Amino acid sequence: MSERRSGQGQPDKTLALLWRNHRRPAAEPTANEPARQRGAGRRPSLNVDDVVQTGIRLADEQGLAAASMGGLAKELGVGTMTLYTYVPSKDELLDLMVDQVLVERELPGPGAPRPDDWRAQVEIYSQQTRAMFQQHLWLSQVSTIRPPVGPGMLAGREYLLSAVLGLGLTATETNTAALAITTYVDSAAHLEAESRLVERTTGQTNDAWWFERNDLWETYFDVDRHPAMTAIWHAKGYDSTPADSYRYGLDRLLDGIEAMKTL
Amino acid sequence: MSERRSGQGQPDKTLALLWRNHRRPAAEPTANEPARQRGAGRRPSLNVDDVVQTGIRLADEQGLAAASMGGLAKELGVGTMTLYTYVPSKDELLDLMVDQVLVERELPGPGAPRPDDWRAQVEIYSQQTRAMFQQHLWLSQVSTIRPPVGPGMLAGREYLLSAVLGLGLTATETNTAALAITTYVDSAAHLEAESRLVERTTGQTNDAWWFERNDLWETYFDVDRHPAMTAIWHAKGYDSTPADSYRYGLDRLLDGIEAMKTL
DNA sequence: TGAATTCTCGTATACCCTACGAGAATTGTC
DNA sequence: GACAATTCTCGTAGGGTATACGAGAATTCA
Repeated sequence: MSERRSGQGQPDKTLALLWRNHRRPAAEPTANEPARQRGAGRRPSLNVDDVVQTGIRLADEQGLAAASMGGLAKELGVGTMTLYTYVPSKDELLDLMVDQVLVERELPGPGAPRPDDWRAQVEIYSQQTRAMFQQHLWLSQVSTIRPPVGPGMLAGREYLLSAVLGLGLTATETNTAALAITTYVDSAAHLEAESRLVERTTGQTNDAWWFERNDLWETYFDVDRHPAMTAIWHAKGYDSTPADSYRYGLDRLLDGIEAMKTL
Repeated sequence: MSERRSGQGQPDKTLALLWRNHRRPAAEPTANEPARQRGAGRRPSLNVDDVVQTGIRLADEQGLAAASMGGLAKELGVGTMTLYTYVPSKDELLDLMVDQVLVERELPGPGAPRPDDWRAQVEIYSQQTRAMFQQHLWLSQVSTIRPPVGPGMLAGREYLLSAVLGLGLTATETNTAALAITTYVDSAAHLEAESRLVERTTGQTNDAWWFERNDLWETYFDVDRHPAMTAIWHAKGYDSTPADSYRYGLDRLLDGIEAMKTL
């Protein structure tokens, strides 16, 4: 791990890049596109979107490692250092890639039609988020502890907050509940993607991996030290899938939140 | 990220290493320690525990990157390649480091005294897990999608299962609920550690990071496209800490699980 | 004493990101 | 038409990573 996110130099520049395609009414020209059509200087052969989209495509198809600055440049037919004309660093490029796939996640915006039931609204968030991770498995390799504060991330926060607002809790509790839900959903989607990514890159299913470790039970597992596991095993409690567990946990979390409404 | 866990060559050998200090009654000698005292050949200058403990110490003190094979060898006063006598690869060493800190997490074993209340038992798991991540921030940089199947990991699973068993749900539901709880707790502990790690390595607090991005609100944020965020903001709903949110979410999840008991 | 065994570790390979600075392309001005 | 100003292009170099290979050193037993 290359100690990602060690601090982007100029936040203002990063913000301008993230919001390059979302100008507010009556705003100045953004950083994408030629911008100032006039002016001296060599014409650029690419634009920021080219670099970001190619990065996403390479990472989707061949893994995040393929989206190295060198690999990306080769794919685009330019020298490696040329990319630094469009993007300040690899870290910022990753931010742009992440926010782009967040933008493409289809969540109803304010005013757009949506289910009445707040749980059904949360369900949309859950499904879209998991689908996004499945389509871009490399998301599970990118830290978003300091997320790209771009249009995609804000749209996600906005949607989930608006869903939980329907419950009529206090403002603080609404925010807190929304954070708890994103923690659960995003983390589970993250784990699902990571799991599939490992299966793909190793060429070995999780079942096969566990089978290879059969010796664990025969040689090392001590029944006396693990009575609960043994009990669950004998009661055939180990046949549920990760998806079942995810569903169950999310439903129980929403149950618990909903129960606060009446108090 | 160096595409970790691309598959360890020999699962049997890995298991022997993980369980090197936990022999079952009447088992053969393990892989640690000189083992067969007699026999020809040069005497080893280290043992597996030396390597693992030094790896943990270095990662704790100077970050996971400092626990490279080269850095570790220098710390131990040997050549880099010498380490490969004790550990098959960097990946396996990471497995050993992870399981070691899992072993050191203090959870009551079977038969040991523990609270009567199942929620209090879960609380112990939560606190110990978070403390473990805080003490070994590098855990947040290591994928455990294919966990080290050693004594530490099994002890954790055993404890949480035993706590949930006290609720009297079906075997399948007990297992499912325990998985949901670990997903939530482990993920949140992971995120907490990652957050602190980023603060440490960048030398910048999260508050300072957000402050640097103040332009977001002034220049790019569009109130019309984010009515829910705006409403929460005006109602002063943004003053809760991540710890509050974690607490709230865990309590609601346990509420929801407990409510299944009576149905 | 010599064979067998085991541990030690230098070298070499193939990646990664990016600072630096020289060169190429384009426009506007005189 | 020449030249300055500007902007994009990109080769080189440096410091980092894990580990395959194989020669050499140390130790014990016959």
